[in-house]
Amino acid sequence: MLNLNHLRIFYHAAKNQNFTAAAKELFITQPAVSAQIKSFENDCSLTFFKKRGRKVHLTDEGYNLYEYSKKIFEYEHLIENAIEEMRELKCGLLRLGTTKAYARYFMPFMISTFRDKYPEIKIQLDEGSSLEMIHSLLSFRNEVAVIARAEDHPDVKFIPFTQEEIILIVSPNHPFAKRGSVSVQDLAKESIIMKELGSGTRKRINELFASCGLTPDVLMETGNAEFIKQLVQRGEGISFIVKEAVRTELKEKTLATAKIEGRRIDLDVSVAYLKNQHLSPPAKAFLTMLDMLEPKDLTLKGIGTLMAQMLAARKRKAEMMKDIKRKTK
Amino acid sequence: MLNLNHLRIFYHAAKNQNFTAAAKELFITQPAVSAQIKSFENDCSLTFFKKRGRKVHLTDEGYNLYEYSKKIFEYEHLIENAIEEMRELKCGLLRLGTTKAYARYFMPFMISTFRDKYPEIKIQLDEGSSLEMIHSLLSFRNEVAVIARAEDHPDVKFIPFTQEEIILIVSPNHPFAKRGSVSVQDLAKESIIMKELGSGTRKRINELFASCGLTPDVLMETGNAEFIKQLVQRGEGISFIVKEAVRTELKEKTLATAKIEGRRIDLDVSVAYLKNQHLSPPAKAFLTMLDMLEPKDLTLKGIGTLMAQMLAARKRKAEMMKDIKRKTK
DNA sequence: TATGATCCATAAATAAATTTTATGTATGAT
DNA sequence: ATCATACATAAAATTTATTTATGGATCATA
Repeated sequence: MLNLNHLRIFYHAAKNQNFTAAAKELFITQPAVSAQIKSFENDCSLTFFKKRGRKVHLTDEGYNLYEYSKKIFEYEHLIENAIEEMRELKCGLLRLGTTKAYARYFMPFMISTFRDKYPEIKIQLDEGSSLEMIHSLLSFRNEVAVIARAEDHPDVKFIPFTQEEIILIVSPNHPFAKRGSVSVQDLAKESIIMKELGSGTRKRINELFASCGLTPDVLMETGNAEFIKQLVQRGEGISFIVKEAVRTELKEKTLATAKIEGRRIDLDVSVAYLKNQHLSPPAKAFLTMLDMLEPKDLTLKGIGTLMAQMLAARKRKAEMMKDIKRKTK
Repeated sequence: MLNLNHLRIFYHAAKNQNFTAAAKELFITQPAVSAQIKSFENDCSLTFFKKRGRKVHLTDEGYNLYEYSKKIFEYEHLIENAIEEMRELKCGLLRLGTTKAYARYFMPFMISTFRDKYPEIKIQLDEGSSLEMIHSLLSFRNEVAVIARAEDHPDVKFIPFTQEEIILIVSPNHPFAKRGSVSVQDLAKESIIMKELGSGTRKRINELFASCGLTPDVLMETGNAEFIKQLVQRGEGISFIVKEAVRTELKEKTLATAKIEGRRIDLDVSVAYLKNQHLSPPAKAFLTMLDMLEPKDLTLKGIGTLMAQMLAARKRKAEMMKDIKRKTK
């Protein structure tokens, strides 16, 4: 049974070919190094260092052993990283950005699933428009964001998570409420209450009008979905919103909808994070839970664990989506 | 900087999922294990074991760490072996067998070259006929033998080292001494002093006669080369012997020789050792010096060292042979 | 449901190891 | 010759690891 403490001191001494330097690296004094090396050589019945002049140099045996010891301390470093990762996973912080509008109804489920597995990780939830959230990633305020894929950015990786339908909402008294469907031309004649700049919904709606060579008549714009709903209810204008966000209002008939001439507008809900940027273990864990992490980003996990996690994550994701649908209906 | 002592105790505890068993393996008491694990967990701010009933089991973190720690202690084992090897190389024993007859004149050189490189290794030199030396390998009395390849054995590996010429020797007064060459038929009419059974020389001479359908007229047999020389000198009979062994006698004309009708009889000098048997580091070193070790037998040497050694050995061998020729002439 | 065995935890005492302090010696540069 | 550098040594101090002794929980079993 090797004395790995001795080996560590030997390793530093061999690396530097200098006991004093080794002592500095190890935060001990030079006589401590001398003593430990001596004791180690004694235990092995071998000589690893020879003094020539006022310098020490490795013997053949010492060199041979040094080659071996290098690897063990490289490996030790891996273990230290693994421990650090586990610690962060136990008591780290997940800085998560979302859009209030539509993420709200499945965000709680995602978070509670995550907290279930990593009860010690604190979660910091940040809200804003899709564009704001992309900026929050770039400025390192958040590490991961669940947002609409509104605008691409070369440094941000978007991974599609699910799709949300955007529907037209009008006041129940509005003529459109009686019609099965309306044309884009019809819509262009109406006053529109638009989501704020940077919103994914707004982007899709602008594209809708543009595809017909039209521009929407924007009455006002806001980021507050509640405000939009209220204005539409009062007949101040029409708007477009994620279907899930107005499920109750439609059921209770406080808002009405109409199809847009056979078109279906979908919003891609994506998980976004910075490309080529180190992800904290909590962020990795979150993405792994969603099965959205590239394998190359998982280097420090044990391979066995990783495979199991990937398979489990795939299952979890499917179940999660089912659960969300069930719980929100 | 990880406490590898803690890690070792953790490793044994994890392997056994039992602190008491770990303590036994480590030759310490159970409270020592408990205390060290506790201190380790504290240092890492993680929990590696949980108690369930009266048993302990690994947490996820503990399992993860265990997977890592396995490798480090596997590797430690390699280092221990390397140290053991180096130690044996420093103070081991080389048990070497030889044939007195012809090996004598280059054996001293081989040994002094070896002692030069491994001054601490004791050398035990054993002498006997080729066959006796093969038996000495099989009975583990010797590890390596420098002998004539007289008889093969399935468990013994022979590696040709050099060749020695066997010549006819006769008394200077013998009629053959005046003739340039003699036929095998001529030889068959003479009384022959034969080397003992198991000798490589004897084997080649028997083959020589057999190839002509003849049998030698053996006056007597002995393993003692000096005795053979004296008997031949006195004209009691003729004999065959390795040329190098009678160099002086031929020069001083106390013995004469004659060619055997255009034939040249060579004896293969080989280095022999047991196949599929672990070789001690001194034996390996000896064979490496002669560049005669199969690469697969060198597993524990560092690769860099090995390559250098192989190249150096090749050079050394060539020089050694040159040197031997020079010194014995 | 007592009983004993097994297994881990804790605490105080002890032992072992590592490290420091203080100092010495040799070497090489100026 | 002198000084700075670098390792060695010895004794003392400190830190770390281990043991001894004991307690508590669990589980099988009689």
